[in-house]
Amino acid sequence: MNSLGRVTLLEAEFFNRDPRRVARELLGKLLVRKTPRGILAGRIVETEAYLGQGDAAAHAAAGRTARNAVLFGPPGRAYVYFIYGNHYCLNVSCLPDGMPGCVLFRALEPVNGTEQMAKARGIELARESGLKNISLLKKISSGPGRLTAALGITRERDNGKSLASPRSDLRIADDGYRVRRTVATPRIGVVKAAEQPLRYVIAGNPFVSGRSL
DNA sequence: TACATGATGCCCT
DNA sequence: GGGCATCATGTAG
Repeated sequence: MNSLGRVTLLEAEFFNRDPRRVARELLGKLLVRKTPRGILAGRIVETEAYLGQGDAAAHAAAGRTARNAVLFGPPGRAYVYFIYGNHYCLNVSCLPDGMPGCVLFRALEPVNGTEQMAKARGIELARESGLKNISLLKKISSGPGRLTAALGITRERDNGKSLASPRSDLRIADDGYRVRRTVATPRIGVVKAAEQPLRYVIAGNPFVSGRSL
């Protein structure tokens, strides 16, 4: 995986656990997308856990349907859905085959291919100062709909794809980055089961959606 | 076949 | 801070 230095790619077993644990441990890892034009990567700074039965806010709560079938399959698969007529959201399935549960990717800090991601979002980075303008960089991938647009993720292309396969163009990498402290808060945009603190962010990171914590 | 709704983001005040 | 675009999906009828 050139230009990212020495990294370890996560395998399916990493995702074969409770979504709450996976969500917290994904913080600080890299979401990596291979494209014909280069490698795009962002550091995961915000996630949310969605459980199975008993989690009224989860897509899996009402049981298996054609849309959410990936959630009931093996761990480490991309679950991509379309929302509000405009946006895609990316999740990764957790737990063994047959047990639903997933983690929603909510925000990335651009790490590699920043210009290409900005372009995919319709954002112009000034030639000199663009890569230092935090408020502008934050618009690239801080939000679940934003990061999928930045990485070119769609349901048609990516739903059901393994994030843990050597052939996949969408992977999670560990580059050794150490997260100092994480914070758990209620999930965003959900009305049911909103009281549980299942949203995880890297404390103090400016690239989380909303204000930094 | 119809309809309500949503794990959002953007633009306007 | 609030309104709204825009459509796939699930459920009711």
